[in-house]
Amino acid sequence: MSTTNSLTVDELGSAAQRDRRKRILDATYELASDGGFDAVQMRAVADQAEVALGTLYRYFPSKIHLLVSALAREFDRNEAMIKEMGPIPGETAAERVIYIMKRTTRGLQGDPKLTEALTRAFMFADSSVAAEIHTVGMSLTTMLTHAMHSGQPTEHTEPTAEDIAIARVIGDVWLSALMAWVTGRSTAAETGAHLETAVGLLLRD
Amino acid sequence: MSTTNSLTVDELGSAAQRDRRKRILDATYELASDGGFDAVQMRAVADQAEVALGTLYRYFPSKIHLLVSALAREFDRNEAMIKEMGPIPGETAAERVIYIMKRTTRGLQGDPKLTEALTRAFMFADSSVAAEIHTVGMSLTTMLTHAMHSGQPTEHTEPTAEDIAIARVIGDVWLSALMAWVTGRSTAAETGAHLETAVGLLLRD
DNA sequence: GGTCGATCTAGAACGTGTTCCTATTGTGGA
DNA sequence: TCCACAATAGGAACACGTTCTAGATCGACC
Repeated sequence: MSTTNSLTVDELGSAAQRDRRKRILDATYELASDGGFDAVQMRAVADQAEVALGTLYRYFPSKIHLLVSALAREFDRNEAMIKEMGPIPGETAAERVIYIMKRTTRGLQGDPKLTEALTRAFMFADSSVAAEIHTVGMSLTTMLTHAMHSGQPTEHTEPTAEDIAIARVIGDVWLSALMAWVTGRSTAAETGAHLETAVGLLLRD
Repeated sequence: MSTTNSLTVDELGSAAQRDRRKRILDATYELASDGGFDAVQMRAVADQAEVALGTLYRYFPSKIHLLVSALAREFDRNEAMIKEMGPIPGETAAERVIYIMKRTTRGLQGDPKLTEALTRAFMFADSSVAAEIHTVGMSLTTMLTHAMHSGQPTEHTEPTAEDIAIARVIGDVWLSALMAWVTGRSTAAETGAHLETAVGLLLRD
């Protein structure tokens, strides 16, 4: 397709190529998890993935693309895990949304360096990363609207426009809160509290 | 004070130093306005401000500090302008807040490159820039709570905890929206609409 | 006016993201 | 099997943020 985007799994013909892609993302993940954004150095990623630097750039046109793609993969996995989990606990939409957000946040906060790297990349991305960003955004919105309706009679209807608007606002707040946490401007507890307040303000049924 | 922060105006003894600081911020502003984040190159800033590179780094310990300081100066000016303006038009708090946000947003969108540079820097900042970031955050929160109460009987009382929580959420949404716009992931119209929706959801009196 | 420490200038040097080039390897079609 | 050609390896080269060094200049105090 486009030459400016990261190569997705489906665009890769051979098994060897899919394996290279996986090795690259694994290396990214590990380096990020170890030392955060700064430790994800393109030469180091290439080395660890046993791939030449040029090849790395063929698969992911920039460090940002690389990290955002890694983030997208994590979100996919998270989404799959939640789907497996069955109905989400909580009486009200607010409770269910908070449950999901806290769960996801806790997961991220358990690996601060990784989170720092991924969030940083996400925030720094420009329009050339739009495709990858869109993947992540959809993932998040889906997760939230799903939580709003989980276990309800409305479970299998399309989310309303208002649902989506609310999900987007929550996503915004979450990102800002994550950002503040990642950059050491607020604590994990503050992040959780702020998020909870925001959800409370938005979902008062 | 601390050696890791930008030098503030008050910390600068001589008029020559205050003038250097001003020249640096002016150069930053102009380069950013012209070519955005990438065009604000430290060597270029130093050149244009007629200051040595080392001096530039003495005044602002990094490109991010520099840009966030420039942003803080813009916010100060914006705040002063709004203070001069008298009561803010609008019947409800939501209307007044939207008025202020749109005004500010329009101002920023009138200079896209500058906005891109400043927003980028803000998003990429880490804890070493906490002081500068805090200045900006306070500025924004003050502006919003002021708008909520402007022209009301409550005008001169302290904002409530809920006011501040709401202001923070709006700030978050605004930042995310700005970010999306800056990075070409959404249009100016979408930004405005999204912001309006969020304020509507948060301030339904 | 003279001295001393802080500040400033000029520019070299270094690290890391990114680009580019050449030789080598793998692969699908004749 | 062999050939054309795309993909990869290996590594040099470049750009820009940042650091460092050596000398010039400024300003406060004797």
